[in-house]
Amino acid sequence: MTVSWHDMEPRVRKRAVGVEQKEARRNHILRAAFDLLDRTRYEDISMNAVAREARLAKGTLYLYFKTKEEVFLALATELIAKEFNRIDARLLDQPAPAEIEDVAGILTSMVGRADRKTRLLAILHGVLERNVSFDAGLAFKHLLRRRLTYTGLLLEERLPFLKDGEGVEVLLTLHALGVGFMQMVANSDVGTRVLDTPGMDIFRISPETMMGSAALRLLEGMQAAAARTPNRHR
Amino acid sequence: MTVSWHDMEPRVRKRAVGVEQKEARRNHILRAAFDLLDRTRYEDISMNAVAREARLAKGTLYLYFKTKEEVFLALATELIAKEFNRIDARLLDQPAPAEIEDVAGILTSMVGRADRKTRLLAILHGVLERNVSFDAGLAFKHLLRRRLTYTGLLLEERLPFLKDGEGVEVLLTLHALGVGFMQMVANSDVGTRVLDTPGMDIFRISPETMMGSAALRLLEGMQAAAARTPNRHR
Amino acid sequence: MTVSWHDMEPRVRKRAVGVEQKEARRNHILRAAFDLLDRTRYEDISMNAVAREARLAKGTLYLYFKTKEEVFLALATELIAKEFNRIDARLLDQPAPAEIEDVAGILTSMVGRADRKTRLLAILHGVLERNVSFDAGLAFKHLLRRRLTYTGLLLEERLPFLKDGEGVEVLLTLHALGVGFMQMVANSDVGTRVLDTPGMDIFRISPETMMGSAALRLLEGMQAAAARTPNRHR
Amino acid sequence: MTVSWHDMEPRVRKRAVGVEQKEARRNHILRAAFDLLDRTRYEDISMNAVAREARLAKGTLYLYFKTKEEVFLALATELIAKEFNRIDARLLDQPAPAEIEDVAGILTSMVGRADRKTRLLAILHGVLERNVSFDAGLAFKHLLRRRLTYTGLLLEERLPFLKDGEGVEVLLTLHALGVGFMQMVANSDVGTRVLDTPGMDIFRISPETMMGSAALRLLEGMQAAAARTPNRHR
DNA sequence: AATGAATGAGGATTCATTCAT
DNA sequence: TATGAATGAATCCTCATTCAT
Repeated sequence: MTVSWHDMEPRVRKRAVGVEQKEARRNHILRAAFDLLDRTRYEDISMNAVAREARLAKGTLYLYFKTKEEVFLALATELIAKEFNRIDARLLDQPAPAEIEDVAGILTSMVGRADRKTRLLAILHGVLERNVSFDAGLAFKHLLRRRLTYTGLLLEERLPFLKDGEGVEVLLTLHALGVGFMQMVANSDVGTRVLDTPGMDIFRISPETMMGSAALRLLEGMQAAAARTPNRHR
Repeated sequence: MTVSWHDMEPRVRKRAVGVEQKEARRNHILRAAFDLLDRTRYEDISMNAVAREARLAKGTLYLYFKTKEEVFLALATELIAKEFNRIDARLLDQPAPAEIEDVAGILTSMVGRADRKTRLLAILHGVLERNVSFDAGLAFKHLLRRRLTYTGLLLEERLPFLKDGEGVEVLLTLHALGVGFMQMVANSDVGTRVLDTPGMDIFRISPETMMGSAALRLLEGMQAAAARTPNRHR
Repeated sequence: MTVSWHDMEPRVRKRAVGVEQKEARRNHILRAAFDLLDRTRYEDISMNAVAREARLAKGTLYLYFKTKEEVFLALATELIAKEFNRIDARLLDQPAPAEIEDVAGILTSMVGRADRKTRLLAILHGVLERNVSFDAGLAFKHLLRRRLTYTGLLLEERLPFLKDGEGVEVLLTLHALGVGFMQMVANSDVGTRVLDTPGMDIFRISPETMMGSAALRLLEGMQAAAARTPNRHR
Repeated sequence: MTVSWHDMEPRVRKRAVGVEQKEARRNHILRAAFDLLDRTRYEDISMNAVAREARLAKGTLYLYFKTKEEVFLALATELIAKEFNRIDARLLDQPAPAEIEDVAGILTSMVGRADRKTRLLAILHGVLERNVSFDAGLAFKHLLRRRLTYTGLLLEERLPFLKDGEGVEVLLTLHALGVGFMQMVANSDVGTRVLDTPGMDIFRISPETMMGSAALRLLEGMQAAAARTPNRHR
């Protein structure tokens, strides 16, 4: 019988006293959930597994989160905030007007990676919306709206050919694109074996590449459309 | 104990005898699963529920499908085939350089609807790939590849600015887009109530509209790109 | 809807905390399984029934045992260990050489009882060997081998006419005999009623009596055989 | 996809008219069950499997047997009758005081084989006694009693040292022995792998050999006992 | 007599959540 | 605060038996 390094790890047993330590423990749990998402699909992640990963007792999780879904909603909240911070910073670095390719590159980096982050976003809508309190759901959507609106405006500043509201539209569209590509990536045993079959290359898509080119084309298309019917409000 | 109207309904007791009637019953089951998809999210659909919806006994389902997953794989297969038929027919109706708007409209109709059909496609990759036999998975992907390739070529004929392989790429991209938008549509109680909150209009997206405009812009972008670097093979 | 006395009983709600109490609870479960074996045949014992008998929730059983089979494997392990302890002690009490009748009596008490213990042994081989991990199966057989070998040697010391290895052979043979007799004992309603029919006395065997006489005759036979061809190694 | 020879076989579709043909079909079913017993353990044999093996519809089985258990009870009845016929014939061939070794050999051949026949006998008592009508159970036990009594007397004639009733006792004991040894033979995957582990040779018993020697020793023991306290009734 | 589609009770097992310690 | 034992509803699936054809 082998002993994995997990068994060697000391339990987190210290009590979290004070706001600061409790915040740290909360983040510790989120980090554990995040790491699991790397290796496991959402439906296969049990609270037991999260607890084990976090080296905490199952019950402890429920001291920090009301339900399993709220764990992942909180995780999504954090990730999205960070992501927007990153994108906003990079957009602010750009001149106005900016090169369309540069903006496309920045946006693509947002959801263009086939990683756990995108995996989480992919399941957010739909899966997360159950067993989540109205307040938690509302708070999340509010955050999302605020950030989307702000970044959308930033976008419209850097790409003047965008009409009012098209900044947000671009963001939503690229988000949808990222989520959609994620779903198409094989995760299962059978799926992988099928993709290894000759002729199936068509499905061995690189989400990054396709996202990148699609984002660029989309922006170019909007630019071309704008050239034909310019925004009257500007 | 309350008695729902379900308990009042007479069971389907007629026996499916002969290939034809068995085919019909099989379709009846698929239809039930399809209808449930309208009101329920995939993970929440139990075989029990499908049976109830179909007014059949649980065991009967297993006479027609080996596992729960194969039910939905079969459903997806049917829907996809029909969808491609529809699109192919409409594309064939188009002249050989066709109007970009017309093509965009046709393609949008494919995955642009926020209905159960798209919902199913959205979960196909990932969820369906487990508990499905290798053969069933392979057969499904083969069908998909065949249809994608063919329709992709059709597309390249109608839109000559598309380079080799870009037809399929467009289809995959729009599929991803449709799937992504679907995920963003609220399904749950909480989700709906949140969206009814003031200020949340931003999320009350109409997938159809957004898909339509995104598809058009995407194609226009590709056209513009092609104008700059024409396909050498043509 | 009727309410059985079961529903009246208070659930076991106390928590088993600490190694000692958990060991106790584990034994409590085994005891419940053991008791059920008295009234029910193995295949008819569901985990549900074990849980009810133990006044525990179904899920609790799975905290202590991975599968249904491991419950009964554990039970068998315990019983066999105890049984061998008892026999070994009594054999050690005997002089060497011992009276053949005394040894037969000791051995008969091992598997000669038509009780649940023997019933369990009767199903061990075959039924238990599925859904049991390789390690668990191996561990069990190792235990059995160790005890058999030791007790076999003890036997050869007490009965010097036994040749090398015949001690174990005697044990295996008597085990088989006990198991076989168990099978012949009626358990069911119909079986019992049939045996109550006139003329069926022949089948109203007393396993204890038959085992006792068979064991004695077997040993006597071996003694007689040894008298003809003595063990060269001694 | 490969096609096994089974698929090639023509279905048995002819209607069985008349007593004779119905008897033949009944035997056909029993034969199928018997063959399955060779490859599968009793609990894993479904009526579906029997029907498939017999190339009949499931429902047809129920025209000939009321329950699954009655199928195997009937099978046991046939096999036991044949077995007794064989033994009786061989015993009648023996001179009136016969050699003890010869008789032991004859009896051992009865249940000493690790084949499906013994496998069936091993499960008879206990498994078969449920879901069997009182009449069927009674009929079976009557048959058994009649044959046992007769063969027991035959035995007492050939081995004059046997006291009244000991013939039947010997038969029952050897039956128990055979059944018990059968149980000890590994059937499962895990069981087989465990037995292939070093040191487990002890369990790799050959039922035939052990039965043979045990039967002989038993009879010798009875002879020795008889020499000490002769049967007063003879 | 034969068929095989339909039934539905019943099985083992999982897991989010609760709560006594 | 933290723990993890206990819960029990829910899941997918099997299979002996029935019965319309």
